[in-house]
Amino acid sequence: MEKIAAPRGTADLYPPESGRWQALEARAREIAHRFGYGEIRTPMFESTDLFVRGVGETTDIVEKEMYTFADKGGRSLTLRPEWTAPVVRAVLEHHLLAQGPQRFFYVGPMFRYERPQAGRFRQAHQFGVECFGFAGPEADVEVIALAHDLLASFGLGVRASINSIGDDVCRPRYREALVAHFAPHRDELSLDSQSRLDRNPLRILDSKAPQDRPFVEGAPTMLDVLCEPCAAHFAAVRSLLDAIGIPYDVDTRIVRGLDYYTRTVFEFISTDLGAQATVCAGGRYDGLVAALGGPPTPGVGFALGMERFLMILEKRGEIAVGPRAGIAVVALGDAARARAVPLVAALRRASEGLAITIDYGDAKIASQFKKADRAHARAAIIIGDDEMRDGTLVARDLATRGQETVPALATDALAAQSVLAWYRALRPETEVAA
RNA sequence: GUGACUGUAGCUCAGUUGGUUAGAGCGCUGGACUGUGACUCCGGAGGUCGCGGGUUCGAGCCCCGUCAGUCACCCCA
Repeated sequence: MEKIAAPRGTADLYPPESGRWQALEARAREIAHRFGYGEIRTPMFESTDLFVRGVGETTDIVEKEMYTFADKGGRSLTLRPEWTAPVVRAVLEHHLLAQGPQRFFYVGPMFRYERPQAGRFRQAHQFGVECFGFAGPEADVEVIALAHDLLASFGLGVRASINSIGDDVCRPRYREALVAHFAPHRDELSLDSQSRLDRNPLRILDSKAPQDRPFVEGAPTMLDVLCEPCAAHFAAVRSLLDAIGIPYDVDTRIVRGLDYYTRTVFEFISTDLGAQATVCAGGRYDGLVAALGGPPTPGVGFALGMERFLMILEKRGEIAVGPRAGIAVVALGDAARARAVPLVAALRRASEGLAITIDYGDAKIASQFKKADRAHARAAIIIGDDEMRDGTLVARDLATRGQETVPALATDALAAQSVLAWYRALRPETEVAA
């Protein structure tokens, strides 16, 4: 029979890797909470039209990367390829803006039909935030600070790269200026950039083709032609970032692939990720809510690529292993196993968060200790023939290798209490686990 | 979507110009140590060589296709 494998560009997640995901998600939620952002959950699929209108009809995402299908009712649906448009849709559908500015965060999968590569998948996971209703630079700085704090909380020294791509007033002017700059050299540009010249001249700025470089370097920057309000906004963003001590660089080559961005755009980049250098990206999208049929409402947000972020942590060796914790019950023989089951149950009920594990196999004691050791258990409770005969338990500290015999009390609940009392009296592990 | 590289045991990898029973380390398992997780020593299990065709007396090695991963481009988180 032919083996069935996970679809291309997807991955299964299991321990210990899934534990790292949980840690990242927990941290992200905690920091979002600290900033006053509440979780929003939206469907994994939406009307195709939402993304066509929200992301932009001529973007690569919409043109060639969406998982679009018809359901049995003939509706055209699409697995979400990004998360801002769905959040806006939900916010509008439930009239949440009627109550004033709103802040949301989200965590979960998104889908793009791309050619997989390290740090690039067909199902990827993002954590992100969206802040609606504040037009001023404070909101831009808030979301940048949130992203910064999340990255920094994992011990990474991070700098934001920021830029402004203007608004409806000045971006068309910039576009014209770029076309005027590049058009005379059209034949000298890379093929990709020649087509970008017609479709999206801004993209030429981040071209990696060597033949484009001299022209890119001489190109006018968006900052040169920003209209007065946009220039003031960008200056204010910079001074507020300075004020709260968020390190950043201005990078005039940052543009965004999604049509809805206006004014501030930013990225956090890592050199650990090869070509997929962007771990976190976002910006302001003042026109999107109105474009999706809502009242004119400013917005700003970012998305962080969770796979990419975890890749960085792994490469940097930043993934911490916690101290030993939990109790492994080692039962030797059928009778001891039968005896151990109610004891384990009592321990689990009384342990308040401690992991209580037991191996139901016939593995010999050495093997069970080895497994408990690898699982980073702190202690082991041994029940074998001797203990069954004497009505005792052996409690062993796996960190110090010391052990003592304790009486097994009349009931399992009492025995559990005495074992847990012994456990809590253990001295904290001093050595740092590798 | 374009170009390139890789795919051998659970994991990391060897495998000579195509040649007979495909190896190592780690892990697993049994024993030396009648119930104690380091170390050492001895034994054992585990592989349709990604999959499908082809060439050949003979293919893990060569050819074609396919699937998957990786690298760059494209794009993006």
